[in-house]
Amino acid sequence: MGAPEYIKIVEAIKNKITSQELEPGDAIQSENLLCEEFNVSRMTVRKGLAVLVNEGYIYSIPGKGNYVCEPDLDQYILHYNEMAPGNERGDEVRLIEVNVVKPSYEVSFNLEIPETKHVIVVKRIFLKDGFPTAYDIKYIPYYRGIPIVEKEIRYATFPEMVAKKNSIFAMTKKLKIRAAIAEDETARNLEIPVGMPLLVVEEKLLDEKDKPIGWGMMYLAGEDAGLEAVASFD
Amino acid sequence: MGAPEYIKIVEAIKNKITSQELEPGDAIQSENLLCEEFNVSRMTVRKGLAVLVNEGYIYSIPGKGNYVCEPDLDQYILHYNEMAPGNERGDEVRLIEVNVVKPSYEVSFNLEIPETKHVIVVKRIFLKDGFPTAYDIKYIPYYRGIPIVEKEIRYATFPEMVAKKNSIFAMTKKLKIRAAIAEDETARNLEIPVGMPLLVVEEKLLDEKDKPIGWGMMYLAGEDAGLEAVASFD
DNA sequence: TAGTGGTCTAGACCACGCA
DNA sequence: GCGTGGTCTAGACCACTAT
Repeated sequence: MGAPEYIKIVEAIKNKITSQELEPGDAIQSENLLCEEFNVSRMTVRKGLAVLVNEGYIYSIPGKGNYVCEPDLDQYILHYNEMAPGNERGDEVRLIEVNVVKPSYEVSFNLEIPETKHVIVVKRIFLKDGFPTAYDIKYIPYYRGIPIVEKEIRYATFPEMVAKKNSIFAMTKKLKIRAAIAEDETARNLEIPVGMPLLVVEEKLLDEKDKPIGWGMMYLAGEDAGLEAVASFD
Repeated sequence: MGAPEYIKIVEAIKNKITSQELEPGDAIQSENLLCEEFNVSRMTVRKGLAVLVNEGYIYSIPGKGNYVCEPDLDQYILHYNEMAPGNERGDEVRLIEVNVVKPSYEVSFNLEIPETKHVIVVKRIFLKDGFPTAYDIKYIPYYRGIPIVEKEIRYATFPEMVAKKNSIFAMTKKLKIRAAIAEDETARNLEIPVGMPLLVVEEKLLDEKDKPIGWGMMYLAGEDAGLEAVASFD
């Protein structure tokens, strides 16, 4: 075979796990035994085991051995593209408001700033075939000299709006997803009747010290608007 | 410092990235240069770089070099615990139906089986403080000899219901999340008025050949019922 | 004390990208 | 042809677990 030795080791152990020959909690044979079995050096065995650790199949206990993981049933990968909300790639973004305002209690609470400080509010509507599919409101703490360029903001993701000061690599993004009913403001902007179901995605951006640097909501309309998430082992 | 050499290399490069000294697309110095800079062997440098690759900071192009990634803005980790829907750890699970039935068109379509084959349907209600918080319907293809033990099913997660035949490690789980309005069946089971907002989590289980082995819905009631997702680099 | 995993070395050969 | 990353070896020392 052309495959590297460590990949063969990965496949062999993976097979034992998916075929239930090895079950969660079971020990893998020791690294030295694997060296003999596959006729490779210990570094090669360890490289293979490292792959299995990264993929969540096994874990190591120093001085004891390697063991098959209890699979994590709760963890999924969610794909959420802010600029294509509800997986509907829209064809138009309408910037309906960019302003510097005093925050409401809710905004100051979520951004953890006093109500006397100002914030930038950005309101946008995403459209497809002329119909609104999503209504977006974001708040960013205001500081002197922050660039407010409407053309940039219109097509910017939330992290990009604040990325001038903070590296995206040093940011944490948190989402809360829930259901709601369209009320006056959301219904008007989404051009739907009051009482229709909405998917609400609340988004909070935190810097490396867990201080909020952005907070906002995305309201998704339409029965077909949804988010998708996947959990699997590869 | 007591930290291993390869961790020091990881931290040093991570700092350059989060401080924006290195930006997405930039090249890291070559592995041989890193060996000199940190006075370590090449294997140690490569171990550090492997960590950065796994964490999504850098990627390698054989024959060229290592480069800083464009951060993936769309990918989040979603925590969804089936047995604690909406992050509300309930105190009671009411099994309201376990049956072998012929599937509706929708069910046979999603399980990719003919409408003449039978399926097991499981309906449960999750309660907290005596009030329903979630209503759950799951469908599993029926085959002769499948154990239907009500006590087991009541507290089983969806993967556990089908895990007798298939290893959880060989399964893929897909979720679709959307908003809906409570209608007669859901409203009655959740004891809420028709017209209230619901968060709907559609779940499909696939085996290693991508054949469906389970399909169903979870309806979450209440304004505070929600899902949470996080994206960050560590 | 013997066995385990964790770190590290100083070499080696290969396939690939580039000038 | 030279530098790059990808794979691999045959050792070594350490901290830890078990008995």
